[in-house]
Amino acid sequence: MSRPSDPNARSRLLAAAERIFIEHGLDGAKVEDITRAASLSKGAFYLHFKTKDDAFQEILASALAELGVILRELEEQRDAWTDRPYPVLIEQWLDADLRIFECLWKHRSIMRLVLEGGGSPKYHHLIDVFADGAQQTTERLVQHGIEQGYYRADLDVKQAGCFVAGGYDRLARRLVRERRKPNLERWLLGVEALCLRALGTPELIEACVNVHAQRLSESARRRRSA
Amino acid sequence: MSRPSDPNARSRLLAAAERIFIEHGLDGAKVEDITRAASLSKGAFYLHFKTKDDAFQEILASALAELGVILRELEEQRDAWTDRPYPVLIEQWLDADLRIFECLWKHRSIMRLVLEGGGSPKYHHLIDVFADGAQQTTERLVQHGIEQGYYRADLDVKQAGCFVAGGYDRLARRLVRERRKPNLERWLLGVEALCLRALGTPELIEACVNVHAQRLSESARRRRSA
Amino acid sequence: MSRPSDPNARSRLLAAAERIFIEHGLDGAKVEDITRAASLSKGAFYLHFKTKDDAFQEILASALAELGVILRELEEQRDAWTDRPYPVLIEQWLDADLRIFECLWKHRSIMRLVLEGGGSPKYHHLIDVFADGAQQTTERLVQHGIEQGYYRADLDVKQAGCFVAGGYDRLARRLVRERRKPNLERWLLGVEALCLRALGTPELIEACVNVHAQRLSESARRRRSA
Amino acid sequence: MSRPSDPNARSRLLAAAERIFIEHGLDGAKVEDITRAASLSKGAFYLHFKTKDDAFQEILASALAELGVILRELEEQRDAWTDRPYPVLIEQWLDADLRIFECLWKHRSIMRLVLEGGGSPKYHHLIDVFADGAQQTTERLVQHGIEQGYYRADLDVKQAGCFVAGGYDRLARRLVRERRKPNLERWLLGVEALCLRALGTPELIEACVNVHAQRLSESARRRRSA
DNA sequence: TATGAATGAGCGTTCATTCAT
DNA sequence: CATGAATGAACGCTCATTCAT
Repeated sequence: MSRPSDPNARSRLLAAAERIFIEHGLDGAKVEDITRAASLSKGAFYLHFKTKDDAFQEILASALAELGVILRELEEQRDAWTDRPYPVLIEQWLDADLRIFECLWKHRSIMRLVLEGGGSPKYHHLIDVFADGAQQTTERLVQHGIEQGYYRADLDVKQAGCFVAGGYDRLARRLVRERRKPNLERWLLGVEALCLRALGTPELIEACVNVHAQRLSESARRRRSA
Repeated sequence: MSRPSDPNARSRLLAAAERIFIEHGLDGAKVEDITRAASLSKGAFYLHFKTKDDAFQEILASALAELGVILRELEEQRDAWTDRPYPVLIEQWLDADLRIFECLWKHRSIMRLVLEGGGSPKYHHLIDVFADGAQQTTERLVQHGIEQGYYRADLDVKQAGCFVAGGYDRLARRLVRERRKPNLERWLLGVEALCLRALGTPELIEACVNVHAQRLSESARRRRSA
Repeated sequence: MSRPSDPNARSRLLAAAERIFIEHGLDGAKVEDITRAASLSKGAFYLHFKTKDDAFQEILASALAELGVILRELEEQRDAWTDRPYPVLIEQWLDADLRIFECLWKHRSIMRLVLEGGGSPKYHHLIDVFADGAQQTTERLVQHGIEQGYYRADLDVKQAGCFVAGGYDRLARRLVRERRKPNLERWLLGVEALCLRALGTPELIEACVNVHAQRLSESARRRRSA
Repeated sequence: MSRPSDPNARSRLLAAAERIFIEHGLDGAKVEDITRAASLSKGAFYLHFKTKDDAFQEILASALAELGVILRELEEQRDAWTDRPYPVLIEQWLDADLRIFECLWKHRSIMRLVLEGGGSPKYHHLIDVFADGAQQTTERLVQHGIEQGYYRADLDVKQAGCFVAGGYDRLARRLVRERRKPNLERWLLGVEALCLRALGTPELIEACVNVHAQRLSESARRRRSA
């Protein structure tokens, strides 16, 4: 039986593919599972994608593209950060993290798939690319913080970078498995606090404590009124 | 006497299997690839393992068993830790971490496979089991530290636990990908220092700085003389 | 519309499967042989049957189902047989046998496979089930005949049942191997005559002789005019 | 470990093979099963038999050879039967049947295997050979009986032969499945009686009744004293 | 003779991809 | 665009047979 031409066929297939990929991994997902989930025929799949792998890459790309845009924007903003007072810095840092983690939450399913290797070894290198990128960015930030005097001067940049990146990495891996959206702001405030304590000068730590206390109470007020 | 079994056949197969599994994942690895890499026939594989999965589990088990032993031993020692002076505590903590990470290094290839999900979705749960275990252990330690007064009293146990576990998790994921063995002691001293700064009371932090300085110089001396 | 399924694909496969099963037995038959004989690809086989065994069972079931229907109908009719005059009884008996043996002829190839154990030991029990059923039915008929007075009173029911069932069993095994359809009526008249002589009272034997003579001449006339 | 040279190795293998063949059929029997059952190595099997099939044929041959000898002897005796009085004929007939069925009992396991097709389709033809042989022998006997006047003159030789052979065939198939040796004499007396009634002249039937009665009572006496 | 590790052809089954409609 | 029957390469696993000792 032929179905009425559906202009959403392609997106229906993508949505279904994502679901099935997440459930069974790239290799474990059968094209027929995907098309059945999209209420389309197997043939339709090949009208829209060259191969199964092709569909996977497309799904992946859409998530990575959005994340890439955010990261690039943040990178540009950073150049303008110099000499801001601590509280502003801390706020901006937090906002940046929030944007990234919101994006992760939005694409949590594929991100999880990639993070947990479900995309078959073919896509393992992606984790490296991301992890390395995160680590380098972090190291640059740490370096910058030391130069600006708000991070301790005795830090080993590489180690500190790894440690901080690790904290966020862990958070990302946790987020990606949550069923309901957690209070991202609270999560990030927590990590930030610990990072700052680990790396920061006493002045920064003090500033941090104040900003966080304020932010937390605001956040609580927002939640109450909502 | 029968044709003497190649006494290395089994271990050659295990080594080859590990290599191929890592390269292609559990599902992607073809039995024939494994046997070819071990210079044996397909049939020989089934002389030693019931199924492909069986071989994978065996490889996994040998790593997990060793790790399990270490973790259990450490757990038992911990009961005797109460009331030790800070420097001793810090040393013991470091030694424990060293044992664990030495074990991870020894089994890095298979650990990497598991950590990166290459064992097909069937083995995803193992990561959870380990991650949850690590997190809980960490939380217990944090709780204990707070009670004993060497961790700050205002810590959120869950968040701190997650953060610390994340730092080590990241370290493990990095270790597992290194080609040459890094200076584990230095790595761990670094993470420990950052963790203690993030969580510890000023007294603990001070003790930590001293112990670490001493340890690092000893380590450096050992390396020079070697 | 999809590529229209070859409407004969399934039946072509069934026919080919039957042929190959008969030639090589269930275990010896290769799926590829079957599909080649049906001018289809190996994959096509699995579009229609879950497994090779499944196909075998389907072939078997279609034959057994038809036979089962006939046997059940006959069983029901038998209740109405009491007190009929001998000639009628003999005619009805013959008609029943004819229906059964026509069915056997129709499904001779698969019946032969089962009778000769070609369905691998897994299906041996089927022969028992049928043989036991036939034997019991026969014994019940013998018992009934003794009670009604048309079988000799000195018969050992079990032995006589076994003997008669054996006669028919042999006939069935022979039929199943014939290349051209034999004159079933003549065959069955023959067995019936011998059975009745072996078991019957003089009166029954006499009635039998008359009925058979008449039946044979009718049958001959039909054949001449055809 | 090498075993002490065992002069019975070959026969132990044959015995084990027979057991395993019977249990699983020719195709289903694994060489390793056989050698394990014989407490020998797989290699040993191939010292004594060229192939698995070879072993099967040997087992089969030993049974068929013995049966063949008996059948040939009986055939020779038959030439001397002419003109014997009925009671002697009947006795001799019975004795011949007894020898054959004793032999069947002795080799019941392989006979069963062959009869039920467990020897894979490759050996189906053997059943034909036997069945045809039995049928022909029977037909010759029927013909002879008609000529000598102790079988009814109106018999269709072919049909009667088939019927009688069928009766014995059924008996053989039953025997071959018994777990404990039945009273063969009684079984055969039963079939003989029915056959004679089906085929014989009134005089023969009468003679038969007497002989059988006597034989049964003798048999009973023997059993009591044993 | 005896052993049992090693071999490798072979088969059932799966599933990505193609194609006739 | 859409369909789903058809294709066939691929792979896991089995087991008869060989062979080095």
